[in-house]
Amino acid sequence: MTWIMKETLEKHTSKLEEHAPDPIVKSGYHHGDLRAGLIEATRRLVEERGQHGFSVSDACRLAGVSTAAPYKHFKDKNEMIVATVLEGMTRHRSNMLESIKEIPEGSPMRIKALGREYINFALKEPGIFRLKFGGFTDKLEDDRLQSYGEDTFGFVLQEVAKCIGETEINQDVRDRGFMLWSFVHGLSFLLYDKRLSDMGGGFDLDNMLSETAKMVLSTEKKRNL
Amino acid sequence: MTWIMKETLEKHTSKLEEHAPDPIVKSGYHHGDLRAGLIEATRRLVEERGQHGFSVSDACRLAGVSTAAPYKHFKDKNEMIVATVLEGMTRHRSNMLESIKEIPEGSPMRIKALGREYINFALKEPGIFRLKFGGFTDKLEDDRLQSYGEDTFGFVLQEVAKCIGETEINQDVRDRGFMLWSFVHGLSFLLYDKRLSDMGGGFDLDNMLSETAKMVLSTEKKRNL
DNA sequence: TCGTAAAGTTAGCGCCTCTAACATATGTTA
DNA sequence: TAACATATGTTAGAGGCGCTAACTTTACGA
Repeated sequence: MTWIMKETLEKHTSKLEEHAPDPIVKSGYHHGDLRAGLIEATRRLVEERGQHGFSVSDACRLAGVSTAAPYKHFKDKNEMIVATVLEGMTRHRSNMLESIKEIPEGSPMRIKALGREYINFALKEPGIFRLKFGGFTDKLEDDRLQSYGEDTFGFVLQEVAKCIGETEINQDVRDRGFMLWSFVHGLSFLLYDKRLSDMGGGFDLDNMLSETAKMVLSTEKKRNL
Repeated sequence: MTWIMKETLEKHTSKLEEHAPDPIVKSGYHHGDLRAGLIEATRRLVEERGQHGFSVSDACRLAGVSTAAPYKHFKDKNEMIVATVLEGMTRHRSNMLESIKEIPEGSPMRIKALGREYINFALKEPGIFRLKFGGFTDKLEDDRLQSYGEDTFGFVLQEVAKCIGETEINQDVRDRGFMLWSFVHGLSFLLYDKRLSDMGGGFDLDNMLSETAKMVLSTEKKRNL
């Protein structure tokens, strides 16, 4: 991170910087790492104003460069978003891996912890989460994003297999893994949309996750499930 | 429906109409029902090109009116989208109600059928579904949308209560309902994103839904769940 | 039938994405 | 170390979009 903060912005001053806590601007003619700077600016904007309160121009103002500068680093707006989402997914995955470090292998609590961390991210960084899964997906069919997601799911399947004592990823493992993923994925959207309100006072997310993990992982193998 | 199709469009001809199977254009100076025409145009565009392949201008071209016309009917673009989503949700709900007509009350198969229809809609009209749940939600906090969703969830909770022999909507009913909704909601996203591929050859959605409904509705009440 | 309101139109402002042409640093090689 | 090639900035501007203002056409009820 070689960007420095500039006290006075002669040309690029705007309403934006007044509210942005920590503008990422360049020092001289060159920026240092504009690519990373734009990704960070995009991330902030998406979180602060939602998926659509974002424009390339806004990101440029935040980064303190002209509106043509990004096109030296990204093909177009879409690629800028892909890069930002990819950065978020990288953190998302490493958070998940971190969260199970101390939980013994084969325990459903590992699955529970992974789900909990999945939801944590969705609630902490709803902008990025929705950018990945909710909206732009049609256009965002970037190979890197696709395979990144598949890798992560593959990891979860291995965890599921260990929990139910299977040595290979068979259909039963895939079904259970997909059920759990669907459940947690749906929760990630609905908890945010409903803002954790009208869930009733007795709502306990951690308990629900634990019970669901145990339930899905403990039922005997169904005929065709 | 009073719109007529025009064979020749002198002014508003564009690439758009070449591909649109069924343009909704006006006959004379007035349109007949431009509000409905724009909603229909928006719906088509969103389905054909995804959430973001849509603009007010595009909808105008499809409807055969000038780009200023919509503002006699909608405050802004957002209101146009809200109206389109609301129209979709109305159909969504009536599909769901229709799907359980012949299934006996109190049967988990009613819950299964509701879930199946929920997913059907998400797969048949992914544009509208994502418009409602995936992307614009921040902006779409329209009271009508909000309360419409809550009404539908309330209905599902009543069904859940009947299935587990409760007479009132208590926390246990809410938890089970929310679990089922989350599961089905997550499935709706993931099935579309993954295009039903790499689910494994033995994947059987209907069976998974049935088994999940039975599982969630049959487990005894948990201490704190 | 006639006047008013509803529902169209054109013109245009400001913002956005993205390109072309030009300017300035950086860093490798003679 | 000078000089050139390349990377990374800049300004100018085309074309599209959202939306408004001011004007025009049509429909309909007194």
